[in-house]
Amino acid sequence: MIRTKVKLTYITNDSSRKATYKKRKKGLMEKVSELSTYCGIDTCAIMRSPYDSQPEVWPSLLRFEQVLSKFKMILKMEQRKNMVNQERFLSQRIVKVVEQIKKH
Amino acid sequence: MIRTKVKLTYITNDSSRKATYKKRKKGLMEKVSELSTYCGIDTCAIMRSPYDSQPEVWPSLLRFEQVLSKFKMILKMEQRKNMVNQERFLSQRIVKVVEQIKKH
DNA sequence: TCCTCTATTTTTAGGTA
DNA sequence: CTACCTAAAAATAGAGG
Repeated sequence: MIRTKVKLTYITNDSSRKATYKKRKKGLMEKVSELSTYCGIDTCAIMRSPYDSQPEVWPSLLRFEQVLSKFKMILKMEQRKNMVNQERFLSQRIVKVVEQIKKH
Repeated sequence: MIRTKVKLTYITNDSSRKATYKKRKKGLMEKVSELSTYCGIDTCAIMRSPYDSQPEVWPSLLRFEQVLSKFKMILKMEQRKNMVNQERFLSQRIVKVVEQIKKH
């Protein structure tokens, strides 16, 4: 009856693994939903498994696609901004080096 | 000193919200990683926030892209299979109806 | 198989350094 | 701001129907 602390390894027993998957899927989806509420942010999640006939999606397949594509867009924008910043940094360095050279 | 049960609403206090975000981000990433180990499945997660300079990715940006594109491919395949199944179902229905008609 | 129960572990909100 | 602490809440492994 005593519940032992489980080791973090693959669950070989089929039914245990399925039970754990179902419980943790529920838990994970709840966490995703809570984070959205607590922090006022867009979140989405999608999971499929041999144990479910349909993929589990939060909050909806449409929102999933929307959140993900917005996310990708922002990542690209940020990368571009980073590159611009690096370019600016580099050109400032060049200006400084050129000034150094002129002094001598 | 008594900790009250928190309501599931947006956290208006900036520093509390940030603290909660950071803690829950860590928790969420751990859950995603655990699910992968326990159930032997591909998982991935990505999060960005005004509180982090870089997006948090699990297990890596490359794996994130790979897992997601594989996921999308599987979803498409399943949709196609469903359509084929529906077509087969419909054509079987038609065969039956035609047989019914022939009998009369 | 699927649900429910519950002891135990795990997470975490709020406090302090 | 960050890091640690801890009581309390929440998640969940395993058992039982």
